[in-house]
Amino acid sequence: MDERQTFQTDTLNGWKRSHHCAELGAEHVDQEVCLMGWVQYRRDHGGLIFIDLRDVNGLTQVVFSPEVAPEPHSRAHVLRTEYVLAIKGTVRPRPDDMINPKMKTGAIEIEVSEFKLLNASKTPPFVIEDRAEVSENLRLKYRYLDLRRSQMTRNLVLRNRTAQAVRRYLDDLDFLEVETPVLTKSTPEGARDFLVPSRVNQGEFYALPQSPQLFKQLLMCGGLDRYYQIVKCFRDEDLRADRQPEFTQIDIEMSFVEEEDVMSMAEGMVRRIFRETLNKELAETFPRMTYDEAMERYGVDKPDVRFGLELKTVTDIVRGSGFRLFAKAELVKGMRVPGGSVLSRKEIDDLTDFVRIYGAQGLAWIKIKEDDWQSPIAKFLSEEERAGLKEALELEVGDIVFFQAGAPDMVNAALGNLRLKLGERFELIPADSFAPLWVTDFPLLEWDADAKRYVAKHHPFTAPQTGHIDTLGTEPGKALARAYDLVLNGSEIGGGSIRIHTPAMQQEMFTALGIDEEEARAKFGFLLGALEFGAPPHGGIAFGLDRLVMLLSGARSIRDVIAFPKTQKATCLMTEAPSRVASTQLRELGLRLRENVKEEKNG
RNA sequence: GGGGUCGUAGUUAAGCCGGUUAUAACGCUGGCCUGUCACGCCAGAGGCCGUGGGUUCGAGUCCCAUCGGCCCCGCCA
Repeated sequence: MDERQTFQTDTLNGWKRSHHCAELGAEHVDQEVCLMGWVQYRRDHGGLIFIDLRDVNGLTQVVFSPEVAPEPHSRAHVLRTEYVLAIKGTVRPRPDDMINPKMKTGAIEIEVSEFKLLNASKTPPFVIEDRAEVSENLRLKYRYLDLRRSQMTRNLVLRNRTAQAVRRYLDDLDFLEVETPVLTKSTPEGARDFLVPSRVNQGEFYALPQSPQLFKQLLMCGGLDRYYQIVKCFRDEDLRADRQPEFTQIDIEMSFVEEEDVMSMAEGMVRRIFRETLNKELAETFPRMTYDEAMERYGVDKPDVRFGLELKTVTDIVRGSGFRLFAKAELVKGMRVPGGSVLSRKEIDDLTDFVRIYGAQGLAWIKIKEDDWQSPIAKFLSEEERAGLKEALELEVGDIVFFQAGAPDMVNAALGNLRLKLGERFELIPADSFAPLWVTDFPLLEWDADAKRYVAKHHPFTAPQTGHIDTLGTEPGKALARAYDLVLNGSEIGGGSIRIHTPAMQQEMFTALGIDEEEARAKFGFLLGALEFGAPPHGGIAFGLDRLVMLLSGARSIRDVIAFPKTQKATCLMTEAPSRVASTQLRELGLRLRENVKEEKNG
């Protein structure tokens, strides 16, 4: 054990903090203050000792002087990084030539008259500084130290401000915050559930909610009119930089509304969040784009509209081309990159490797040069095709144009992601800009190739657009949903819909999904029952709080806006969860692990 | 389930084509220092090179496996 930890420490014993560290300034000069916090830096000159004291909101320099207070000064030599102090002293102005302009409190310092050592600290495994580059596994293992860094503290403060802005906004509009169950029923549509075994009902399981979707609809059936909840949701799927197995949703539902009502409410909420967190004003109404248009122009359903590089379909132009790959492809799209002919062969090779991730076989390209087109495929293109491409893609000298041909999903994924990559490469994305966008008119259903059936794109309670229920039987892929997503800078931050509120339409929907009445009753009987007793028309939306705060803070990872996040393998490095449990616990639940079953058989 | 990448003092990294005692910076410990502010100066300690196999006279370095962090594909209604 660290010898330093055996130091005598003090209790507060009546001392009260008078200020936070970073709030002191010239206006406090000559005041007696009491600060409490951690030793950020110590500069022990043998004579004077300077300590930068840190608390949740910043730093203040405190000075131990042998003349002013000999006893505290002699005790202060033992102070080290991250020791916890309470100090009493007087705010003094610093001499003009000793003002530190880099520090918020650089014009003053505290002349210490007495101090208490509240706790010692081992040498921390990494320096508590924003500029420290520490591996993430170490940060996560010692998360309580990582959170002391001001960047992490700022992120959590921003998260709180966001949540408070949401609460104020929705409260002003008479929304009611209602808690919904965390132990609930597994609904095997959609994401994989986290399951919780029931001790009282052995062999049966609760599921943790993927979202409170059904409960918020039932609250509308319960006549509560307007509901919201800032709520944890759980999905047992693989993680990403912007995905955690447990995440927080701003969940909202309203009765007697249509799309416009929900969307304008949501716009107001996002505007208020931006005003109260970043002091930024967003437009009164957000631009809108249909799903089809987003896929056509950007290749994705969550386009980043802060920059151009749009995609163009050129299938018809190259239909009879000598380039067979183009001629026979179901879809051919091109993306013009103005000035892109500066890309080197090496860079283009790297981009080719990049699009292979999305299933592309290769990457066709043409550099538009002064005299000719430079391209591996130019020789296959007729004069007519060249003219057609030049006109359609508005090609100019100095451009490069990339093509992708094949199945629409692949073409859009490859070019859509290439677009984002090139947007960064050519620095086309303006810093500090926020471009919200509604994406509307989503397909109601999508084909699930594995299950060989149509599944709900959103969820099976999303209402079809007027008239589109009729085509469900004949052309299921064509029906549109009354659904809308809110996209911000290429991230989906919210999504919602108007729900089905009559039993007849809900039944039609289940039929289209291949769910028979018996199955529907077993899985969603409680919702169907509620619809039968006069459910009001209703709809809502849910926002991903973590992603929203990520965008507001500029964090590169969702983990940086969550106090105690999981690693990519869904473990917590600090608590070492998940972990094995005692066999008695398993027995109480009526569970046996497969490995134990094997042992029992063998032994 | 798959692809990529990283793992070397407490930390962050360097370590060439396999070859003597594995470097550096910061941190840490001790000493000196009354105006520093990422203080400075002097001295010192600190290593199972993720782990396990293999190739070799010899492995931090090459090969295989495995564990862990990160990024991505699939997946995420």
